[in-house]
Amino acid sequence: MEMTVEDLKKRIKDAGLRITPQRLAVLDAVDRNNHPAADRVVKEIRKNHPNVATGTVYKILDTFVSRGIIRKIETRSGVMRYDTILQKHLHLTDGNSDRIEDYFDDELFELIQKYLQHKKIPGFQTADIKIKLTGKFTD
Amino acid sequence: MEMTVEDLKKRIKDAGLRITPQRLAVLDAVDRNNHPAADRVVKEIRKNHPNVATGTVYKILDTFVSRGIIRKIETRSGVMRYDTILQKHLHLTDGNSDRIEDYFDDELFELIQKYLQHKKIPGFQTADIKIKLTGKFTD
DNA sequence: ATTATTGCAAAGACTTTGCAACTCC
DNA sequence: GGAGTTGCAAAGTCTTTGCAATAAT
Repeated sequence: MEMTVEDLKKRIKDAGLRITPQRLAVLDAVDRNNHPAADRVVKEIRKNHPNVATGTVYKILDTFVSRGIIRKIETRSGVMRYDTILQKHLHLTDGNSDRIEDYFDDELFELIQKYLQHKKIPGFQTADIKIKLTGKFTD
Repeated sequence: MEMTVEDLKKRIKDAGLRITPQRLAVLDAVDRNNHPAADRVVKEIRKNHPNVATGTVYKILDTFVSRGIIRKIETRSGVMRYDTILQKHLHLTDGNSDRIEDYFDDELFELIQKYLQHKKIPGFQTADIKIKLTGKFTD
């Protein structure tokens, strides 16, 4: 996180996309904020680019998701949240708030992966494991 | 699954709710259909109860979720799907369709539970583990 | 120059709300 | 009888769309 402008540009260019101020701003906003909703991204961006259209932000977020630069997070309310993709990680959520935190634990993913390799699921080929823990933040 | 009318009634009554034809129909529809969206539930119900209001179905689904009779499933599109709660299970989803299947595997949940008991997550107290596998259905 | 991207404003999909009328216990 | 539920229709929230104007390579 805290990517430099160069990092941001590289990430966008590597995905085969044109670099625009709007795209840089969106990627930066998703990176700097903790799992923001589209709404939040719009607000952040407007601080420096007052006339960015809402529709544009949605389009950019969609583009980024389909190119694999960022990830969509499904929520209980149905409002989408976004996440820059770094490494495999799981999400911690609190039923009483909309807080989402990342938790990194390669060992856990490996454990599950190994288990699934052993005990195959009939009629299904696993591509990705998504884990969400719900509970309480104690801090 | 395939609950009898008596089962349905019991489930609703045990949750401290009044038994109404609408509630019976909603619970039955969620039970009989494979992870239906609200929309689907409405259509199913209207076959026998033509004048059930959409709003009523949403209210009932909400009530059931908050009483723990059914569970809300978050999806990529943001459209909520519903599930009668039986035992711990995980969901299999295919990125190319909106199909959702249950997969039961107590061993897997125990494995993860044990792992998390061992390696506690700082600042977080886990209450529930949600696992979703994305991939391809091969049947 | 060419093609992708943006801004805008309107429409769309899904869900929630308020309240009078009605039902279940 | 009285609190809990329903139907209805309107409003709300979040997201998508179409297209002319604009900007990136």
